[in-house]
Amino acid sequence: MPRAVREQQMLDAAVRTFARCGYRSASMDEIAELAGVSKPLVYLYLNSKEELFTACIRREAAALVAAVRAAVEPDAAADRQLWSGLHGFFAHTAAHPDGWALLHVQARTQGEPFAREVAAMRAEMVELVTRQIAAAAQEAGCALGMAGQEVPGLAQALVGAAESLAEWAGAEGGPSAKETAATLMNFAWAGLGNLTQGQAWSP
Amino acid sequence: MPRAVREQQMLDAAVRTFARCGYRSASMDEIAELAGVSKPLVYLYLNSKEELFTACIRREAAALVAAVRAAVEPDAAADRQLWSGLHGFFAHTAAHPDGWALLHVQARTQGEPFAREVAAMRAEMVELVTRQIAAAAQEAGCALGMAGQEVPGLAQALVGAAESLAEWAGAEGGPSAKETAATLMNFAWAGLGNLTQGQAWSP
Amino acid sequence: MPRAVREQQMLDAAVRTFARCGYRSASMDEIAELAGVSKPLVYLYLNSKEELFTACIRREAAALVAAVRAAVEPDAAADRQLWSGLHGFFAHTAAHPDGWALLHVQARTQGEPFAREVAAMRAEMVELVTRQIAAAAQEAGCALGMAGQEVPGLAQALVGAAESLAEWAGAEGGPSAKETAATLMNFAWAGLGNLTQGQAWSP
Amino acid sequence: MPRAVREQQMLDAAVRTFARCGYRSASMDEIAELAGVSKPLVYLYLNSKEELFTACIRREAAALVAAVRAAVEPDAAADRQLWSGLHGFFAHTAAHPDGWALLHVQARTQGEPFAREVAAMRAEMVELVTRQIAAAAQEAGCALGMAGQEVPGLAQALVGAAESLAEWAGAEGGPSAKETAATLMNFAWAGLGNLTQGQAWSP
DNA sequence: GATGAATGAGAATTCATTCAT
DNA sequence: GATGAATGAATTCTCATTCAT
Repeated sequence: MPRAVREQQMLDAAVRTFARCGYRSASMDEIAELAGVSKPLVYLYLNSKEELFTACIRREAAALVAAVRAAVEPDAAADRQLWSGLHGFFAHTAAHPDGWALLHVQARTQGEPFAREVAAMRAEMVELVTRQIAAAAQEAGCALGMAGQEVPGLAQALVGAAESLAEWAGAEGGPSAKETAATLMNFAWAGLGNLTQGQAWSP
Repeated sequence: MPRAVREQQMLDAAVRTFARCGYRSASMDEIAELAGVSKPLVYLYLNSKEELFTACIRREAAALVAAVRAAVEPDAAADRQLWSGLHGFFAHTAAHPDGWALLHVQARTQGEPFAREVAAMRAEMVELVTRQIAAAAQEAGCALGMAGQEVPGLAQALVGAAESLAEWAGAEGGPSAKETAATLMNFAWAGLGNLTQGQAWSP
Repeated sequence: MPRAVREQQMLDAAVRTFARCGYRSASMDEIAELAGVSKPLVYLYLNSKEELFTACIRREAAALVAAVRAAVEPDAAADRQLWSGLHGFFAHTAAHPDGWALLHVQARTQGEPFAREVAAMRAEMVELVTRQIAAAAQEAGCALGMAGQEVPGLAQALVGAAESLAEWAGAEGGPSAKETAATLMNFAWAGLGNLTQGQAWSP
Repeated sequence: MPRAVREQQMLDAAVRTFARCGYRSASMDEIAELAGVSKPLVYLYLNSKEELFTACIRREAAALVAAVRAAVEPDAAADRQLWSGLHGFFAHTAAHPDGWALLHVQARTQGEPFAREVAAMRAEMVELVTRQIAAAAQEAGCALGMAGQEVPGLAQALVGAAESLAEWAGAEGGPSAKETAATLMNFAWAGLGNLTQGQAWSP
């Protein structure tokens, strides 16, 4: 069996195991067995537990970013762009719950070599959102009426809310990606103030 | 030295150690040394690493919930109540970073026995927020114009955004609890739609 | 059982195992079993394979040097002093063949941290011999007629010959310490030139 | 490339690797890479690590013995023969430090199958020296005044001193082969007794 | 003749946990 | 109530060795 294929099998097994047990608790024995290979082969291809974990993080992060970028409709209105991006995000995390848990729950916990990888991906997301908020303000003919300095905080809040909802929606029998994206747009775009007065946002 | 005091010392040491090293990496030796007692005594009082970790989670979760409940101004307007609760939340997490890290970062990564404890606390928070949103809608004389079924999702989003901001604000030189609460209220209450048109929320 | 006693048992087992198998081939399992304790206890007391090996080297080196110093008759004539020192040396190495093998055969092979320990002991020996050669020259009323610069080489040669003979005499049924010392004195003091003409050295 | 050539390349690589890392620490991977061939080929030609090591020892031992035999001037006087043999010995060990380290430092530490190989070579050397000492005695017209039984011990001492000096002279900036041989002849032939009275040996 | 792919066996080290005192 | 002494069970990682091609 060619090396590239085996390597993907190993990464699949590792993502799953790391996502469920955490970095420390996952054992290389477990991963090798789940991948259907012997432990030395895992070491031959991926060198160490640390490198294996890093490889998992990179693969999953790249896949998630690609999914979101592909989902955004570049020529639509600002709110519509945000919505499509969120939809892509929730669709991907729902389809790859282990990958998402790896990134969101496990990798950020394990300190420096790993947290940095996730932080880089998150920064990409935050920047994407920031640009969309700025575009929305411009579209509204308004030079960011609110203090521009708050935008980072808002983007953090939106990304944080999305991450949190992804985890929640990922549970058994949770809402669909489309529903989750709509809920978050209601929350984030219309605001609770409007919502409680009966004014919702809709795509 | 009375047993109860010794026990709290041990929990203090354990919270700090678990928060910084994670459940697996923290060693009972480390904890016992930091607490200034011998390892067998830790076992005598707290039985096992698992029970010790659980005790830490429960203590910190109870403290956080209590802080939030105490902060809410029960007779104020709906948005004001939400704001005061958030303020209490951010103030507590900033004041007890190890406790917050234990709950938010470490406990959730260790799988079943522990994640459940945190989930229970989170559910309490979500329910508290849900009641406040419902109260706000009622105040506005409106039977929740949006599908009432969305409220749980909104509460999840708000709690998730708060958790995310707590981590972000907890960094060195981050914003104060009051500033963080204001940012989140802007985001959550006024909504990005209004904000981008220059209309902010203020307490 | 008190710690100090256990520690000596472990060192005994380690000296024997390292001497017979070499540093790399000796396994901590073997040593622990031979010492009659569990492996973690060996680590608790001696920290690592490296530190254990170092402790063995130090103990055996100190014992050997002490034996030689104790054997030298300080007020005798120069040749007699040399002879008594050699006798002490051969007696000790014959009585502790594992310790000698550890120092002479194994420790010097294993590169820096260890070779240095043995080199230090050897330097002590060489210096002792050098002083005795110088004393002999003075006694003979001769300011080291031979090029003084050759003394280090001569001392090296004598110590090297002694080390080599120790190994040879250590074999099953080899000569006694006294015989070996006499042989070496004949060789070193009288010289082959005289010996082959029938003139031997005797104590 | 013919098999014999490849085999020598492998042995070259193996001698170098074994000499520098020791038998256990040297890995077949390293050796194969240094030899520029794949690992299975090493196994095809040399069967196992053990056989490979043995082959190295035999090759280097044979080369050393041949060098010494070639250096001896068969028709010269007894002391001159000894001197020329020692010169050959020191010249060869200086020219082939890896080979010498393999024989003197590494092979002897690895216990039975290997130490025996070196011992056989050493026995050959000792026998050669023994014959030369006997010849010297005969030349001097003297039936070995000293107990003939001491000759083996003397030969051991001479060979041991030579080995020891070879290591010492092998260091960076050490004496030349000629100088080393002279030092040893002074020591061994004239004896410390004469030397300390100003009477040296010279070729 | 030569190699990419694969593994069984064993190495050092760590840690939660328990007694006898 | 408190502890020094001790260990069973993992864990990460390495390496000599073998086939199918």
